[in-house]
Amino acid sequence: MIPVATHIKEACLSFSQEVTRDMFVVDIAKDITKGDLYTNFALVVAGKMGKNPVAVAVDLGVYLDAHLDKNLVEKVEVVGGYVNFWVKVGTDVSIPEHIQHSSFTGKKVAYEYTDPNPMKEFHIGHLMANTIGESMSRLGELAGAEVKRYSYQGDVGRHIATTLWGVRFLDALWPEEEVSVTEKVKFLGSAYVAGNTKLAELKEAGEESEEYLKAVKEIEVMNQKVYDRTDEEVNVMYDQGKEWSLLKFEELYDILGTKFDYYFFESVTGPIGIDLVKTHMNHFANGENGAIIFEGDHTRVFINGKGLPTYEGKELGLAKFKYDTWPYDKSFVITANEQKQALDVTLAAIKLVLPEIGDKNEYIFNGMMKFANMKMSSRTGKIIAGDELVYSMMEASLEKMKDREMTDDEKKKIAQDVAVAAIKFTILKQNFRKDIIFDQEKSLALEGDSGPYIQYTAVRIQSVLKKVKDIASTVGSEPLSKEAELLLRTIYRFEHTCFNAIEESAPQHVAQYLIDLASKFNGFYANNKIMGETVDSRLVELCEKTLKVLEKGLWILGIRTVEKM
RNA sequence: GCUCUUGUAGUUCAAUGGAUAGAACUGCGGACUUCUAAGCCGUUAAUCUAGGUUCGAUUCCUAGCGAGAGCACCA
Repeated sequence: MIPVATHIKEACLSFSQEVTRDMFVVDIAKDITKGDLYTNFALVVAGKMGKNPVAVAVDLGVYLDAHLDKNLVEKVEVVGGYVNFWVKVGTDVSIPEHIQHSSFTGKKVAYEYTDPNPMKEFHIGHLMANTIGESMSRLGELAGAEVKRYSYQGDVGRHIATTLWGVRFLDALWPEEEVSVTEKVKFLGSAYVAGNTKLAELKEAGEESEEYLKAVKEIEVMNQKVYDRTDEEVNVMYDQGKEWSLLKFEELYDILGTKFDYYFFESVTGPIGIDLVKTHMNHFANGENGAIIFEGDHTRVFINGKGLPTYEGKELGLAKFKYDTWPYDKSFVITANEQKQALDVTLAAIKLVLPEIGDKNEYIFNGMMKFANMKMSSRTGKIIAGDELVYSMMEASLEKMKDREMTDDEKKKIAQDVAVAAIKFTILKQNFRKDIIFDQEKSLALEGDSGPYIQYTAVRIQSVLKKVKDIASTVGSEPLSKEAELLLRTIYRFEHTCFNAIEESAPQHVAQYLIDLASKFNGFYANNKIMGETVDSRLVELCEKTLKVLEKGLWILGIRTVEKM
């Protein structure tokens, strides 16, 4: 429908020169019963020239009716100040493979997302970032960009030191090789919690107490050892722990459907960051205790008093390392908005130190995942792990499938994809820049506006298409039913919807569209008998096209379709 | 305290400088029993408050109130 919209836009511009291209829109009509496209051109012209909008709209309507290509636009209708258009549609509608967008088509675009830290739990915050980042990447691919995916992971720093230090407070012993990866990672998570708990206890007893100061010192020493690799025992624990964590992440990416092209580590970006800061001291200043700081909107430390790089310093190093690894036209980093203030300052520093790179970088901040009645903290262990959430959704899905005739393996595979769909869709159907309230009972529905609802619709269509194969087909001549017509017109909106999603970096447009499309199909399905003695080939085509759009739309969201459920 | 983000039905979410603010869940009612009922149909219900800009504001601006996040050597 984009070519049609462009055609209309040109025609509007030739009607009046008072208005420029970016002052009005030709977009999808919100109410499908009023048309496929609409323009507010008359309202804008009227406002500009002090004329009556309705009169202008009537004139515009007459003009467009005479000038628009009848092979594209079937009907022009004036309602109030709006002009609505009915596009010529047929069941032979083509679903475009790619959507042209000047910022993406043919460009090299990098997406960094997920960023879990080794030796810490992969929690639902990471799940959220992964979901958003994967979908953004796919929008880039849809727009014809060459896309690379990255995950950046904190394999050095205080959380690692606290974990390794915390091991001594656990009753459990360092895991043996034959233990499952999940168990090993669980062990590391509890060591982190134990370390933090112990430290908090000691602090409670007195911030100046000998015990507390000793503990702080021990963690510092551990941190230093991790950096300089001088302690063989620490090296072994560190290397094993890191490996286990990364294996566990890989298991999850498999379930979630993400495949990263590059992994970056803070142990690598840190030294680069230090080097960049030291060679660009004109942009930095000396702070208290020997720290090196950057004065942006507010002050941030890039190198701390002990000469170690902070988050900001490492991020600066990452900017260079990432670009050197794969020179891109545009780089997006998807991260939580609790980091906004720190990263805004960091980006300002990157633009000064690495101007040719900084201008290509953009941070996208997502809201927090919150619970109705629970505060999350990985320090205290009060979190929901990503895999646990998937498993609990799987159980709910399996319950629904208990009477289906399938093997247990089949059911399990499907339940997993359905669980991921439920979680991802909940995240992607809304504006991710805002916080998301995660109520496991309510928002992770398998019914209603949900991922599974859309998967289910696709399953129904596949089932129909399978049966229809054995039935003789005819070409109906009577007009399509009301429901079929609505479904067809909704299919036509897919391309334009995707364009809007790409333009605004907003996958929720696609998600909301899919709900609408699935709902239109289910309305059609409930009120029309598709097959009898014979089958109308137009309806078969309609089913095929609907399925294709559902599959493509779910793909954009990073959700798999299933054959049965 | 300062900075940033945010405020739409009972709940969880959409949308928009302009056409009757759109879903889902919950509640209540219903149909079919035909191709997967994780479905379909009906029904009640909302733009935090006060100003401003505008022909027109729920959307933009200001203030207030509520919620969340951040406030240099964690990330």
